[in-house]
Amino acid sequence: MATGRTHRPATRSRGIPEATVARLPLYLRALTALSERSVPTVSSEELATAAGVNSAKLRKDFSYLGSYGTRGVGYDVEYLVYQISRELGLTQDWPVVIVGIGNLGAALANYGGFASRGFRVAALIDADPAMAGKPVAGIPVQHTDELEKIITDNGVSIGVIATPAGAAQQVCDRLVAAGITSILNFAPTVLSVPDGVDVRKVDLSIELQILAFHEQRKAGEEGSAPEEAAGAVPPPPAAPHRAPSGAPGADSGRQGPDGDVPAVMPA
Amino acid sequence: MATGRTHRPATRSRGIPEATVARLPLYLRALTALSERSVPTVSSEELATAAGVNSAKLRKDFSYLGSYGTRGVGYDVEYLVYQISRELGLTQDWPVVIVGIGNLGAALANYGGFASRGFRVAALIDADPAMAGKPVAGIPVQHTDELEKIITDNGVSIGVIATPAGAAQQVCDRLVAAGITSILNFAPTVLSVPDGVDVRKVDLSIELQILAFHEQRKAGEEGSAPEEAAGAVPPPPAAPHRAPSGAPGADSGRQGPDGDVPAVMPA
DNA sequence: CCATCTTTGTGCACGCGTTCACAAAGACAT
DNA sequence: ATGTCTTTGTGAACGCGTGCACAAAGATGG
Repeated sequence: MATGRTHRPATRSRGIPEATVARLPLYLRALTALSERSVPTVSSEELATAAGVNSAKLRKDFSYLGSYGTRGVGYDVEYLVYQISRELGLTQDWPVVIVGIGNLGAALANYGGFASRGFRVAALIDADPAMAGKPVAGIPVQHTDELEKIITDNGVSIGVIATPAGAAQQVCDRLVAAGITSILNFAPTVLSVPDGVDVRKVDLSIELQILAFHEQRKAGEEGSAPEEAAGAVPPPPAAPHRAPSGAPGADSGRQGPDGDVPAVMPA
Repeated sequence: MATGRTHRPATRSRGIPEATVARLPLYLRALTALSERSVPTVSSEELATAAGVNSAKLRKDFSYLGSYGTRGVGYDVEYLVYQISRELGLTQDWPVVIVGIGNLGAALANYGGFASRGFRVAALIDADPAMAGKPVAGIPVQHTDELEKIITDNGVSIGVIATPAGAAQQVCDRLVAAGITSILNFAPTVLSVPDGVDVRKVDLSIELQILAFHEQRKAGEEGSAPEEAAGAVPPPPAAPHRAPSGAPGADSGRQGPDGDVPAVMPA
């Protein structure tokens, strides 16, 4: 969902469809819950309901990983947990840096879900000198100046951006230059990255707007007027202006730092 | 992405494909930025790059809304902003409640993106009595007991769940019973909701795992062994156990409250 | 050892989403 | 008015993802 070719266009990575990959964590979570209850096996039907998907879809998903089930019985929970974990690369340790320690950054740092699955917060980074040294979630915040060194020294390949929108692209560029190849972006901006770098976006504002759309639809269809309410008709297309302003092809690409709303309330 | 038929299965709502709806906020953001720079018109090409999508896709998306462009010129920025806003239902005010005021809930409450687009935080709700009355982002936190009353009194139809995983389904049920029809869920759980209720999920853990998958792939393909490293072979399927445990069809559905990791560090 | 029953794994069809490529539409210059 | 040039809007092809429905596999009981 980013600019520079986010995920490769339908990269059926090693034969595993992107859509399937996106569901594996879901299965894994459900399986882990079962594992903790010491349930030895599950049928595709049971697991599917637990994960909130169709059982046929689940079976097809698993078929991409191999034949790990037993007909007439189901899937061995422990074994499947292991296989999915391995497939997702969770059997190894992934150091992660969080850049932008505002409200959201702090919340992420405190997030328990990190450690639980092979992810480890290697460092917290913020541009505010006043934050430096101050511990958040037991980890001292470091200044942006250290960014490159931190990444290199710890061999970090995954970065989380929780800065304001205006700083996001700049931070992104530095992360990428320092060797980061996967980015989780919470800032409301389109990041452009070179090929080979994956960007995933989490955008609260967008999610809400999508909900609003459906909400409006629900309200509208049972209500009264099928189309636009009676009210005043919106301004028409207006007379065409000429658009000689701005640079024709110059500063295109990344727009000004004053992009949109201030990201996610970072300090 | 939830249990109970999240979005209707490919609801081409009023002819507008779901995929298009999901991109409208992206266009809107880019257009708003242009508007603030007083740019009168944009071509599909320019706007597409700004939004990080293909220009053909953008044009097709807009074609679902109507013919708002002028051939040879492009799109009138202001007009398009208005049209998309209206389509997304952002011309009206959407009161929102946030349940679970922990680190994340607080971060969301402070999020500037709410007010900017028709969304208004109507109330903050938390189960911890100690939180009651304490102001977060200038809004006093109210106790869960008030939940139903708050929703009814304010006519809230959108709820944000930022509680621990264990409490999410319970909160969800109460929200729905109180009349909420759109939910944004930050808790790492599959929510089951009745038909007619939309659920959107934001799951940090899942996003990271997806990144890890691709990261592993990158490392693996340039590295050495194309398949599994030399290391010890994982445990084989193991001998099949019988699975008479648990309730056959009883307590299925929502699993125990001790689901997974503690959501998102909510107080 | 055979019959029955459960559950997986998948071939197939269908629909949505993406992309290409081009004709139609309009602006602009002469 | 006419020609040229730009940019939209969309018809059509293609590929991915989903879901159905069933044959194959294996467990279980007699």
